[in-house]
Amino acid sequence: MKHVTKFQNKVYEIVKKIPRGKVMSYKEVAEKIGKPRAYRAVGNALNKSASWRTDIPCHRVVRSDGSPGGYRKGIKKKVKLLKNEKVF
DNA sequence: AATGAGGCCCTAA
DNA sequence: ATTAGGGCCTCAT
Repeated sequence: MKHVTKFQNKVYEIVKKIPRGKVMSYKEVAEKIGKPRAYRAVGNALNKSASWRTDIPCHRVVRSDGSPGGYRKGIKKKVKLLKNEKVF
């Protein structure tokens, strides 16, 4: 556990609250935090956190147009996880 | 409808 | 303190 800012902490809280079978866009998360213009920072936070944050379903966070976006562990893995969860 | 360019926010070096 | 980068978004062509 490294030093995390309040912003990242907020991101984690929101992303963690994402129920299974549902996905949220970076912008949506940013809006929940209170900074709808910080969608880039959200992705960045998840990106670095995904390395040691396994309790956060960052793969459930996709782009506004439905595109998977990106994934630190591999975009393929993200798509696979999404298909596995969205199947319900 | 698809592609190109610009802009905002955060973190690390 | 400043610069560059990033899992983006939106507007214009």
